[in-house]
Amino acid sequence: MAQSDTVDRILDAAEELFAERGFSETSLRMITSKAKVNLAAVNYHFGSKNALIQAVFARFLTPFTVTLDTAFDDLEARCKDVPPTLEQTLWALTESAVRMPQRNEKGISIFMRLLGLAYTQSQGHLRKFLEAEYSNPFGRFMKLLKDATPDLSAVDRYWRIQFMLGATAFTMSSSDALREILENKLGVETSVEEIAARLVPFLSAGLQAEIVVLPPMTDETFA
Amino acid sequence: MAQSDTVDRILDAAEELFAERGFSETSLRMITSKAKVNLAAVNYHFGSKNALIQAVFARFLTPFTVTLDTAFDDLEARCKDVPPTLEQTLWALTESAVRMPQRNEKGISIFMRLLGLAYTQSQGHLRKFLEAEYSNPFGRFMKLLKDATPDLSAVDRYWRIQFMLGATAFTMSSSDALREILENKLGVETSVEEIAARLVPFLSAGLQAEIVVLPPMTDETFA
DNA sequence: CGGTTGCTCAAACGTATGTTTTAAACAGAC
DNA sequence: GTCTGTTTAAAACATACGTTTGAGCAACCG
Repeated sequence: MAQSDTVDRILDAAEELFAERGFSETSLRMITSKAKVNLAAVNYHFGSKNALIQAVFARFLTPFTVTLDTAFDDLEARCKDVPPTLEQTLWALTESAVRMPQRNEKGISIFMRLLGLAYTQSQGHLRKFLEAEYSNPFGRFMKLLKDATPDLSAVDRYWRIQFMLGATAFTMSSSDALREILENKLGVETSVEEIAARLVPFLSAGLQAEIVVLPPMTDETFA
Repeated sequence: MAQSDTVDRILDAAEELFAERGFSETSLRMITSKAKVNLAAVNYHFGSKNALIQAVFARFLTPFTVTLDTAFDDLEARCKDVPPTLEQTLWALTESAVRMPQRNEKGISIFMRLLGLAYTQSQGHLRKFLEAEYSNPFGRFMKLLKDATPDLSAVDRYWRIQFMLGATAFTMSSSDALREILENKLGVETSVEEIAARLVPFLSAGLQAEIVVLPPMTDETFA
């Protein structure tokens, strides 16, 4: 190995193992043995395990946010005055994720799973890192969502966005396993693109559901 | 302390710590020192850490499934011939969760968080345990969902149920953090009951969204 | 050529973990 | 009173972890 493809091999192995098992459950020794590099290489190149986790995220998140930013530019250019619709915004996001150059066939699945983990596993350092580095494109997405759902209150919108993120991250993070189950059970093959195509209408309908009047949790609620 | 409230003190402490930090991130020493019992007591009473995790789940899941089963009985009794609607089914589930007798004020939050963790943190032993012990009530819920959405194809329903589970598990597994963010940002306090009340209409609308005609993923899709 | 630099390697370090063991106390039941 | 099941205490166990060290190696530069 001429020069350090060691760094990339570590990142590849770490990415895959983190996605499979989570952060705490993945040891540096697993990573380095999968990457076929020396154990000390991680601390030499990245400084610490936490820094490696952040590097894994930076490697796919930075190009993604660039793609996403131009997708939003295109979208806003097409919709001169009126704000983009909810469906258009969601499709722009989905397209950017699906069309990302992938390192391997599992690319999009790993991508989503890691995003889910970042939310779920409460790694303080990761949350701070992501907030510091990527708050801008995320904020732009939120702004578009806000303009596309003017009838929602801020609180309603906040929660529905969480529901949306949850459905997406969860489904995509285990989409390989889910696809397999479906194939065995119903004999149907499904691509990630098709899952996305089913997901967008679901999310769109959920986001635009009729607003409930709180508090609804009385005995009559269940009658 | 006359006889073994040691077991309950261990379960209480473990439940709370697991919900706060996850399974791998919680050590037996944290649990025993919080419970103010001896370290060896865990292995004496439960045999292993994994067995303790399963015991924590069994303690709240068993009464919950009993409650849920009677809730489904009531529901089907009220709807003599016609199958219960989607909203009714979802509310029956939500009601059973919210109305569960709680050990303390954090009860329902911990309950949800643990369920989310069970899905998210891929603890092999836990998944097997839950499948072996609680597959029946889950199957009944699926049957009700199927009867409530007769217009959906099996494939569409399959994916939309995944989306639904994802939104729920994901939101609930980090609901404390999400609640905090919302409180800091908008100065609004939200109870778990209110989250559930917002979630049900979202899921219901998503499940009943118009069915898309595949394949929609052409360049024109994004135009 | 000598010296510096970037990198790899095996080995060790210190710490934390789950688990086990020993002993001694304590309770209630027969 | 004795026995049985609990509980505590303290210590040790073996293992795994993230991190550090120092020697070695190759390439590059003056």
